[in-house]
Amino acid sequence: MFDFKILKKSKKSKARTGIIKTPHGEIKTPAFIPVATLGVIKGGLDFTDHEKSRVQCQITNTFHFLDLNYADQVKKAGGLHKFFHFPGPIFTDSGGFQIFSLGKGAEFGFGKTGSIFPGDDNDRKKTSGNKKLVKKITENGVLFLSPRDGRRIYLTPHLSCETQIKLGADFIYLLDVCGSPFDDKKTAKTEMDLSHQWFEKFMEVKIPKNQRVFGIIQGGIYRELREESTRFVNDLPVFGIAIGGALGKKKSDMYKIIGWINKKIDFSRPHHLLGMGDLDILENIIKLGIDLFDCALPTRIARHATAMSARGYLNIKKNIFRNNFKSIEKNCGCFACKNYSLAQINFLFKAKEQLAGRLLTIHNLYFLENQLEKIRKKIEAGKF
RNA sequence: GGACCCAUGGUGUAGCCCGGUUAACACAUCUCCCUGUCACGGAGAAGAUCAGGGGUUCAAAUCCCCUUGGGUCCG
Repeated sequence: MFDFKILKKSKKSKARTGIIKTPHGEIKTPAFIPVATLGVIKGGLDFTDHEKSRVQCQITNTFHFLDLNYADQVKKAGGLHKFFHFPGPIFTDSGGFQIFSLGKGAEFGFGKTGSIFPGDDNDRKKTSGNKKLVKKITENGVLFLSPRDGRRIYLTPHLSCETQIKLGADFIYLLDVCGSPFDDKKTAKTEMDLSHQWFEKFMEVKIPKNQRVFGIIQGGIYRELREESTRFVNDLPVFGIAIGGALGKKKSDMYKIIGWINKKIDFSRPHHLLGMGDLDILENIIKLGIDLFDCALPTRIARHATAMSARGYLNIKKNIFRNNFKSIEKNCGCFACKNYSLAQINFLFKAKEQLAGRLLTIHNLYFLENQLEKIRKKIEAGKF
């Protein structure tokens, strides 16, 4: 039912093309996994839009289903695929990222790569508005306060696993402790050790035959820790291996960290770079052997009026597009580009119509998949 | 013919009665940001000789007079 077949390996880099087979169809890799936190890709897309945006697969979040308390209903309905009319392969993240995003991320107001936030560590001030929603982390689990209603949510490795089984994704993820790029080595080691303990507890649960597990390498920005975690995850009986946690303060740090991992990681399994998906890193991460990557950015910036294009990012709300009756991207075959001009989408954003964000979401996903298809073809042709 | 009201960045307004720090706010504009989604959001910049002129005063968007433009009401 499940298989990862490598079709072509580059001689110039660690890039490869492959096919991941699942009970819900295949994924051509390298592939982008659109984020569908609550089961649907944000921006008002429905299942008829998946074809429009060439979506191959999607990733949903365990924490938010616990927060909403809807995992049982999804199970009764027959799982995420049926509940949300998504026929393709589905991934579910474990909830480990929320330890960062609702914890240190929310508290200090930065992302998992610090690069986006200029200045040194001392510049980091606690943001007043954001409350830390992660109360306690122990070897048994993590105590959250719900961002929705403030109630306590205690997430354990077993609960994460059991919830992911209820949701019924094809690929489920070990519960890890996602750290911050500003953790010192001691903190990063504690987080890594906790993650490893949690992994073992997670694996105690019997996983159904129609699901497979991805392990997650932790260790933050420290080479020694990354190497140790890579060895640990290599030894787990998991289908694929994800690279998680903090990835440095600059994109170059991230490439360096993946480089360390690559010296130890098992290359026969698919590699998933968690949470990164900017246009300018695509080629670099693929050359580092990344087969899967997911990111909130392409769909989020779409809702914030930014379109991905061969010219880079375009803010469609700007007045320069007011009288531009061409499509976003010249030869783009996406639903938005085939039916709407920049001027029309510009108007829809000005008018605050939700259709605007929907159109750009479809475009950005289509554009990304198109870029990936080009790269896959280059790898096949030995030109990458 | 008579009485009254209004005029403040691109737009809409606050401030005026009871003069006193860099004239405030919203939207629009521009820039930057968003990376295993608590987020269709966040940060910042630019932009006004307060209709024009005169007067009172140490000091006027603010008080007084005139002019111009717009509006309302009574004949």
